[in-house]
Amino acid sequence: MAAVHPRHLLPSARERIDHIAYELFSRHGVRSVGVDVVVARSGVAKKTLYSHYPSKEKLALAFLQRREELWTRTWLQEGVKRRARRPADRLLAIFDVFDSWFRRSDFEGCAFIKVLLEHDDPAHPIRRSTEGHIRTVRDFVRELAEEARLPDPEGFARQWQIVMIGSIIAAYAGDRDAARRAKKLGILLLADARIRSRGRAQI
Amino acid sequence: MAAVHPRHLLPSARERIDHIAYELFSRHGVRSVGVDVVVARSGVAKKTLYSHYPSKEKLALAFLQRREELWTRTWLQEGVKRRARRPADRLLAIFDVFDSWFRRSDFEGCAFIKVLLEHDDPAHPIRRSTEGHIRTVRDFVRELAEEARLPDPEGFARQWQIVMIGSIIAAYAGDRDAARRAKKLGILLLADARIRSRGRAQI
DNA sequence: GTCAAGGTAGACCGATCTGTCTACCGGAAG
DNA sequence: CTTCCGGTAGACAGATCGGTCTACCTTGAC
Repeated sequence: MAAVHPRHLLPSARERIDHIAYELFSRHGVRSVGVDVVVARSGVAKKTLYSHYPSKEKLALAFLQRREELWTRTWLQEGVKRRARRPADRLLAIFDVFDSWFRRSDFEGCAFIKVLLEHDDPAHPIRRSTEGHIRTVRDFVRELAEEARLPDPEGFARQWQIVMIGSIIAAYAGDRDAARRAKKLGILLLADARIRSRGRAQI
Repeated sequence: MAAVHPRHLLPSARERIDHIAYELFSRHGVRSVGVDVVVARSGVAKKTLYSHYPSKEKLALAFLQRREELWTRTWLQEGVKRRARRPADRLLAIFDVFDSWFRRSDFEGCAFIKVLLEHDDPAHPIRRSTEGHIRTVRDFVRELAEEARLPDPEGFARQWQIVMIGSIIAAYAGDRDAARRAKKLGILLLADARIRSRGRAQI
């Protein structure tokens, strides 16, 4: 059936590869998903995969790029901006977005962290890439902190990200309410930063 | 040479297996360490390993037990109790212990989290075991919270553990100062819990 | 009609994985 | 002296890994 349709009306082989690789790598990480599974599930010839990507490593790097586009930018950043307007409210809205994420029955955890922990060589390209994507998320937080005129936005963002990451792992380990707990931490952190900011402004 | 010594004066095969498995699984996780490597590094015959442990899975479960004994109990809990006496100070001392951990050149990250993220099936024995060991750490925090007479010790412990885990991952991703940042968060959390406690006591 | 591009199906390679098995060895206890 | 236990050395099986390759097919452009 499918083969009868004109090629341009169907998802191309590359699109199917990217889509299935995203599904599988997001859920299971990179290491435990073999190329054979990607090939079988995307209904593509093995040779086709290797004509688009020279190695599994490059496919994984492309996946991480896609994850940043779909998860970080489209889902997290846009979701946060849709939920609140003021920068400080947007910071807290991160945990509202997380809350709906953690309660999904198909909650899969954070692919960046998963892939980061899979690679213990700090020089490995995949590990370096995940660290870059984690930095991208932190940059988003730092920008919100700057817009909220908080002191030491970089330090604030690093603390905020500790809470974000901790809550994701806690949720993965079974704590459905991890986002609520994290939000409370965020409120404390935000209040403290504002006190410091006001204190400094008075000097 | 070694074979010439009486058997009882040398580390037994089992001890060598346990020791090397601990080294390798702690650093690299379970999945990416093959039994052949454990066999080779411990200088033991493959058959000997399988006479002590019926499968790699059982070896991994024994490793997690050992990790709880060496890391959680001996290193973390005793380290904390050595550094401070009052329960609230001991809570904060967790991050002092973490700080020296994160700054070690051979910092290996948290094996429990690593192994947890390696297994996405929630029913898998290894995953269930890691969740148990994570709960053990949280119980330790909860007991300190109870001793400090903080309200809602379980909720407090879960928030505290979010910070602990987040800082470990942040350190693993390259933030050497993650423990200092986490300790600041802990100070805020502790102060807030005390305010709530005092507020409730006045009612 | 021809031809190149891109795709399919699947055999195959060498390496590595967990786990089993045979054959042998050395020391301690009877 | 013999016997048994715990161990060594390493071949082997069957599965799976990433990656290559041949042979064939379909579509669109010319």
